[in-house]
Amino acid sequence: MSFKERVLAVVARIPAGATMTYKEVAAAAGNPRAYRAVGNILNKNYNPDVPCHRVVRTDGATGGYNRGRARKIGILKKEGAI
DNA sequence: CGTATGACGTGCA
DNA sequence: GTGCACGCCATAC
Repeated sequence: MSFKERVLAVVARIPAGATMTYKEVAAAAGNPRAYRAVGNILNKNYNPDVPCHRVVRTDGATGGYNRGRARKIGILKKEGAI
C-alpha cells in the first residue's frame, strides 16, 4: 500500500457534507508533511470512488478539481459543506 | 538513480 | 488584505 493508495482510501472515507484539508488527509495517510504529494496524487488520479472535491485547502479555499473548480464548489454547496 | 512536476503551506514585504 | 518567494513530500519519466 503506497502513500498514494492510503490517500485515496482516506479521501474515500470522507462522509458527504464534510470537508478535509490536504494537511488532514496527509496526516491520516501517515505523513502530515506530504500534503504536497496528496494534491499531486489526487490530480493524477481520476478515481470516481474518491470524492476529491471534499478535500479543501487549509485556508478554506476549495483548491482545484480535475473537472473544474466551479463544479467542485457546486457539489460542496449541494452537499451542505459550504 | 536523478530530475522535473504539482489540486499546498507558511512567512515576509 | 494582497502578492511574492521559499520549502516540502511523493509520483512519474
